[in-house]
Amino acid sequence: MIDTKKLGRPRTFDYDEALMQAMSVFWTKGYDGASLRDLTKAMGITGPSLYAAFGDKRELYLKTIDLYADVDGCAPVVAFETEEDITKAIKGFLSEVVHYATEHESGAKGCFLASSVVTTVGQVEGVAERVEAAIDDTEKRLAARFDREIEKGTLPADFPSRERAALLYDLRQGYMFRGRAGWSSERMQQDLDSRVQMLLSH
Amino acid sequence: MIDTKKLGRPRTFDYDEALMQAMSVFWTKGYDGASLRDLTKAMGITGPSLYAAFGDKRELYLKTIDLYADVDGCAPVVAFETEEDITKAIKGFLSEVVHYATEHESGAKGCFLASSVVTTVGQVEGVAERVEAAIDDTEKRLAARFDREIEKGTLPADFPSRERAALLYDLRQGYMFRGRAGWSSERMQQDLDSRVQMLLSH
DNA sequence: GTAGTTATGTATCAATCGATATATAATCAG
DNA sequence: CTGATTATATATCGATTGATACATAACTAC
Repeated sequence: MIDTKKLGRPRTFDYDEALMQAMSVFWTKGYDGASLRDLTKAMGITGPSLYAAFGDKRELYLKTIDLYADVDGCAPVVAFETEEDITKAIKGFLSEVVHYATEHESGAKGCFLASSVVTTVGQVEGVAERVEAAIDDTEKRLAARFDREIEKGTLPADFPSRERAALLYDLRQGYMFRGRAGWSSERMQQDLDSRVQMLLSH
Repeated sequence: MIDTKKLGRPRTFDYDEALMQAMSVFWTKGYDGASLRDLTKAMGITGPSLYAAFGDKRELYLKTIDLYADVDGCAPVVAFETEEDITKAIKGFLSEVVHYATEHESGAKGCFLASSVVTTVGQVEGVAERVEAAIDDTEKRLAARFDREIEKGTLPADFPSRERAALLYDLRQGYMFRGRAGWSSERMQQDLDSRVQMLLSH
């Protein structure tokens, strides 16, 4: 049913790689601050190629947001989900957050959503839904990880999973903001252990 | 010594009021998204008047950041500092934060620093220092309020004031982010009491 | 009054913005 | 091969960007 062979002249660039570069530009410079020149230069393609492959600037922007939600943004969440020991899982989540906030491979700092995308809510159509969906999705996954611990019996049956998931998310936002503001990884790590303890206390 | 009388033709607009309007525009549209047309229209002045009174766009931007730090941004902090009962003080702080995050008079949502200014760190010279200073200043004031409670004997001598101040600030960032993303005031208030309790537990 | 100083309004600058028209190159189906 | 289809590169569009030159208006000092 699915025909993978495409008609016409094939692309000379990698779609996903170009999209990742575009995300870096938006992340660093913001939506309005990122010019088409900046984007095409970083992506290594020309203007018409960009428009043919990704649509206009706004559509490209939305695609980079989806890319972040699917790949980049959930790295700490994955660390949280995969570690079996809940204490280590929380510490792993926060450590990953601090790491991301201070030294992302793209050179950008903080969280793409919290540091750049959030500015364009109400300005660029399609952004608000994506940001809200990203929050809901992440918090549900975090809460589910706590619930799993309740099932295992490691946490009491009345442990407030949703509340703690929301708290974990807020801590994440705080770290991301500090990272964007220039705080060092070391400075952010000093309260880490007591925060882990707080998140588990009941 | 100080001569309040000014030479030349007097201004026909209010400096501080115009600056406040400029802040609203930057808050809503971001630094790059705010055009000189947007700014002059909202401020009710012409281009040359803007440049004569505030300097170029970047200088005007920095002045709005300072205005926010001095006036707007610290409203919840003031609520926290002035309420004598520490439990009510914390709840007051968070309530004020939620209120600010959802319905600021300017029409903008979230925190000016967290929702707009943070995007321009590393892009607009002078922003990074201001954001970092805003964090430090706020956290110190929050910690001092906790310390005062220790002196009164309401909180134990080994109460981690600095840690809790940082936590309070991170919660603030989380609410501001949610506000910008479109969360309602009601939705944010549901965990408020348990968070107050958490901030005081030891 | 005149001289000096500052703000205002109009008109406009070069540069950059996002976006596209056009022609050419590279692939597949037949 | 031909025809259809899609990507590429060059060149450029009108609109908007941030910023200013200029002449005029409104004030103080004398």
